[in-house]
Amino acid sequence: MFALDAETKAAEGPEHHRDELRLWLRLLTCTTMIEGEVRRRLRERFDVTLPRFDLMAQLDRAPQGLTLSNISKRMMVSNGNVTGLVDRLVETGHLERRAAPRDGRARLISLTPLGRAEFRAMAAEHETWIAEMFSGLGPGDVADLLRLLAKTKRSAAAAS
Amino acid sequence: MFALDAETKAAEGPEHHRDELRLWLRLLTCTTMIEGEVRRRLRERFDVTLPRFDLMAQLDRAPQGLTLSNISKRMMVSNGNVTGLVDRLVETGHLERRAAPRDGRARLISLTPLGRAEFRAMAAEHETWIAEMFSGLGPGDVADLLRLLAKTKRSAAAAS
DNA sequence: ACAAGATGTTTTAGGCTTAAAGTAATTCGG
DNA sequence: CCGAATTACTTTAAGCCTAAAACATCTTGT
Repeated sequence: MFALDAETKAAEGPEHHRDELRLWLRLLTCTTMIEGEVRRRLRERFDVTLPRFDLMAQLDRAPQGLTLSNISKRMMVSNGNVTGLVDRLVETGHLERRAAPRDGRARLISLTPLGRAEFRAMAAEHETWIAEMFSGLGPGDVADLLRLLAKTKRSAAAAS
Repeated sequence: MFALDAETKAAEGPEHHRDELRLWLRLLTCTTMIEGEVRRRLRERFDVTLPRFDLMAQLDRAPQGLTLSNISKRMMVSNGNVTGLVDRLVETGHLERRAAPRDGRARLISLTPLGRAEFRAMAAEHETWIAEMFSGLGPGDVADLLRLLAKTKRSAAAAS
């Protein structure tokens, strides 16, 4: 084992991390492919963008509403980005802004009844799309990936 | 096995695919975290954006140059997007456009010596960042993920 | 040769995204 | 109580991104 590692390192030179780089590119390819297909179907079936869908998904899980900061943390995007998304979804009647109870700076964003109804319909179909795209994996594969990606997430978080 | 599956389905209701959805969200989280950190470091260390880095990476592997269509296929982004990226990198002296040998429609894009030198310096550091972010995984984990993500890629491609 | 279709690139309009700067409200130390 | 720091949100400037349409060139069938 030791000899093999030494040999491998010698053959590839020092400081090479090819496998991790390949892994990163493969991870990125998978995500880009699936995300692109989801984006395409959301537009085609519901004439909605993926960021709007993602925002509504966050709000659907929080019936009492969320502040903008909270949303931007959960979505891992900038504050200004969320401001614009909310603007457009308020404009279309899917979201509403109201004052936060005891903080004059904050505003609570929540789904309107229209927004909730439309989101639920989209989410049901979305879930079948995802299942379809992962249908080539067995239950064991899914479990393995869930575990390995949890580990990856911790590893990446430690480096940030 | 059969009884357990039937029970599980009955408990969750028909047509539910929770694990696949969780897997997709976890995949997306990992990618977003790593991508965000790479983006931040590229800006901080080299004052370059991730799309520009990705474009230069494609061209570094193809010394003879690539057409725009070819680039957009490899990067999985739209044609118009690549036009704009190339415009900006030609402007800064990193890329050059020249006529394709036997096709008057196509143009070959390639790195200038400046572009190549700058890319190589960035790429070396980039590779260590990636290795760092995946350092919480063992060699076996990396191999498992490479295999499972290859399977995921095939599965997603089949659904598109 | 020529029309029809395919392919390669650019343009356009609109939306997404970020970093950084700006505005407003709260909290906290003294 | 009050000024300083913090927190919440918005605005701005620049760039990224897509779909669709427009243009240009090549290929193919006849």
